[in-house]
Amino acid sequence: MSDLLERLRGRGWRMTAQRRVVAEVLDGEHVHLTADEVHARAVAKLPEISRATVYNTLGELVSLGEVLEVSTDKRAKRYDPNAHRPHHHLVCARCGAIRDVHPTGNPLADLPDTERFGFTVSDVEVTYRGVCPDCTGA
Amino acid sequence: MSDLLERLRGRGWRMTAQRRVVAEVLDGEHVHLTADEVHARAVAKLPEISRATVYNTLGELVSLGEVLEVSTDKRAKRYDPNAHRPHHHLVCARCGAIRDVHPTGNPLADLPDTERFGFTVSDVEVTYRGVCPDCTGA
DNA sequence: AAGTTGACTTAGACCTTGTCCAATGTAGGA
DNA sequence: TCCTACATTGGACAAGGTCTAAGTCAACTT
Repeated sequence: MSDLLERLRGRGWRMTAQRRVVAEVLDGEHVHLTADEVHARAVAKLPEISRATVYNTLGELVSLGEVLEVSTDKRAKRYDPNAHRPHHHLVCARCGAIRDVHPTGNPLADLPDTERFGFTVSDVEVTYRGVCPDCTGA
Repeated sequence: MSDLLERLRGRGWRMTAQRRVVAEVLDGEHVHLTADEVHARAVAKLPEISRATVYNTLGELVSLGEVLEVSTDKRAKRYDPNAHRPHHHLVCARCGAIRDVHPTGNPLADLPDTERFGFTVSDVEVTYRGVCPDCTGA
C-alpha cells in the first residue's frame, strides 16, 4: 500500500489526507467497491471528505493506471484496485458480487482480422455471469 | 419482424400500438440504440408514446430474451435486437460505436473449475475495445 | 355487439450516479 | 516562513432511469 503512495508521490502527486484515505480504502479490502462505497468508507476515516474529491481521486487513479473501472451492471461503476495483474471478472447475476478470475487462452487472438472491421483493437474484457454459492441456496 | 410480434403474442403479450412501435424500431435497423434513441424513433411513429412505456417495453423484451442489454460504456445502456445469434461486441473507445463480432474459440471453456469459486456460470460476454476507422484518422 | 376487467399507458415527480464550478484551503518548494 | 499552484469543498446541475396514481383499452365473456 505504501508502495502505492510512494509510486504516486513519485509521479508528482501532491499528498493530501484525502488522497491517502482513498488509497487506503481501495487497498484495504480486495473487493470491488462503488464510488459511493468508497466515499462511505473514506468518510469513516476522515469525516469531512467530500463526494467530489472521492470522484476526482478515483478518476485520477484510473488515469494513472493504478485502479481499473469496471462497469459490469447497469448501476454504478466499480473500482478494482488489482490493476497490475491482468484478469477478468465473474459476476453474480443476483447479488452483483464480483470475483477476479484468470481464464486460460487469449481472447484477443480469437478475433480474426475479418472480424475487426478496420478497428485498431487494443483491449479485451471478458465478463462471466452466473450465480454465486451464497445466492444458489436461496 | 412480424415473427417477433407473433412470438410475443403467443407468450400472452397484449398487443398495443406502443409495443408494436417499439418492436418495429428495434427491428428496423440493425444497430445498437440507447433507450432514448428508441424513444425518439418511437415518437416519430406514434407521437404520444411516453418514455416510461418505452423503458417498460424494452425491459420486457429483455426479460423475454428477445433483446439483449449491452452496457459497454458508462453512459446509457444499449439494446441489441440480435439476441438469437450468439455474438460479442467491438466498441470504439472514442465515439462509442458498436459492432457485432464472432470470435473463434469458446471463452466459457477457458474458465477452469478452480477459477469458478462455486459459481454456476451460465454466460460469458466479451467486449473488444479499440478505435474505429472513422476515429483513427482524426 | 356490448360489457367487463385487469393489463397497459401516461405525465411527471423522484432517485441515483456522476459532473461542474467558484470560493476556500493547503502541500511543498523557495 | 511565505507563496502559489494544485487540491478540496459543497452545492447546484445533468443524464439516465424508476415509480406511482389515475386513466385507457385489448381481448375475453356472454
